[in-house]
This record gives sequence, structure tokens and C-alpha cells, in this order.
Amino acid sequence: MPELPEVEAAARALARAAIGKRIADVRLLHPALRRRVEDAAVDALRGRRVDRVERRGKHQLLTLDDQSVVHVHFRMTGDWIVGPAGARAPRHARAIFDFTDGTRVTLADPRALATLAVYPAGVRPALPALGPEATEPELTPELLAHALRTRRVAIKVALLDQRVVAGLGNIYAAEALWQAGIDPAAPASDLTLAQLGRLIDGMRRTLRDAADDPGRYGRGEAEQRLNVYGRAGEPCRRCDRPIVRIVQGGRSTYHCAYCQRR
DNA sequence: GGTCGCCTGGTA
DNA sequence: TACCAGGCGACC
Repeated sequence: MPELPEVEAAARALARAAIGKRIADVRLLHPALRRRVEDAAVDALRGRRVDRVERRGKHQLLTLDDQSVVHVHFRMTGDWIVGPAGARAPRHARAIFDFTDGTRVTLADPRALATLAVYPAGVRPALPALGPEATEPELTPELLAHALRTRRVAIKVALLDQRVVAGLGNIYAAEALWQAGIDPAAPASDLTLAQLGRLIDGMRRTLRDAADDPGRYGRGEAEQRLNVYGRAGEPCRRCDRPIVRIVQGGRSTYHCAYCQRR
């Protein structure tokens, strides 16, 4: 559940489930998480109260009452599952937070690529640099042009760079480019201000549509609102020509070669 | 510019 | 059995 609207929904669910509660126990169930987090750091969470839940880009930060911070990134397939403590661990449970009121939040993550880090009070969480989010008014064509001025990489690849714009993933980057009628292979620095304006509109529209229905994309109703992603060979909803799949930076890009030509 | 590794699961 | 997968960092 990796792109911004989904992480936003997850962070809200986490806030509802955790803020104000005291941690009774934390267990890391997957060796990849245990490798990354010291036992002592996990133990130190016991007895702490969750004061704040914040989202920055696709990162989630839980601030505890002693000002220590738990940093979680879902990567590809992470999600929160809220339920009663004492129940059987959900499928693909990788970490479990039990609260003293008898409730539980589980990090479920089939691919086990999600990351979790604990920062003691006074240690700043080591978040990577993040650009503005597409929905923020400070993101203007001029600012985007500045960020991309030296970037010869394909615009699709640049959009996945969270330092440029925070929150877009592989699916919505392709969708935004379709909305804007921009060739995903165009060098990022070649785009005109007019194109960048359309691109920002396309990102906002894509994210707004997704936020209306933050259910899982890739199946069910959510995928019906995708215009290009996963639709290779199917007709473009604007011009009826077939959507094509290309690979950029090792990842699939779907686009309409007619509507999105240079 | 690109590739690989991290992990596991779903699907052709 | 092989390929694909929504992220991201390390590396060439």
C-alpha cells in the first residue's frame, strides 16, 4: 500500500488506533526487522505513551511521551492492521504493538520489505530529503523546473525521486503523465513550464481520485480508475490506441504512445 | 544512464 | 517453472 494517499489513510488509522495509548509490548517477528533494531531499543518502548503520529511523504513517525520516535516505511506492501491484543497474529505480521487497553496494531507486510527504526529522545530521525508533496501549493511549475533543471533522466524516473516530489509511486507517476499528455521518456530538464503545469495538475488529479477511494488499487474497483497502469494492449481512454508497456530504470511504465508523444 | 538486493507471494 | 510486483538505497 505504498503511494501517498494510501499511506495517508494508514497513518490516520494508526493515529486513531494508537494516540494516547500506552505500549504494553512490542514484538518484531521478522528477522529482517530484528537485524535492524536493537533489542534494547525495542524494550525501551514498553510503557511509553504514543503522543503523535505524523506522515512525511510516505514515511510515518510515531512520537512517544519521552520524545523518542518510531519511524516506519511501508515500502511495497506494508500496512497496519488494527485489532484486539491476544488474537492470533494476522497473516504476514512482521511487528506487533500491544497497548495496555487491550488493543493491538500490527505491521503486516507480505514482502517483508517495510522498515522500522527506533530513535531515542534527542536523536533526529534520519529521514531522506523530501521535496514538496504534489498537493502542496508551494509546488509550482517554476519550482519543479528548478528541481529538474539539471536532470537528464526520463521524467517518469525523476517523478519517483522523492527529493523532487514526495509521495508519487510507480503507478501514480504513470497516471499523472497520462493525465498531462507527457512522454514518460522525455528528459526531465526538457519539459516546458506549460508541460510542468499540466503535470502538477495531473498529479493532483491522480492523487485526488485515489484519495476518494483509498482502497487497495490493483484489484477491484480501484483499478477501474487507473487509465494506463497495468493496461498494456487495452485501448487508451482518450484516443482508443493501445496502451504500451516500457521499462525504465527496471520498472514498468505504461503510457499511450500517441497521447503522450513529444 | 543502468542493475541488483532486499523478501515473499501471486499468477501465467 | 518463470516472471512479475506498488520502494528505495547501494553500486557500476
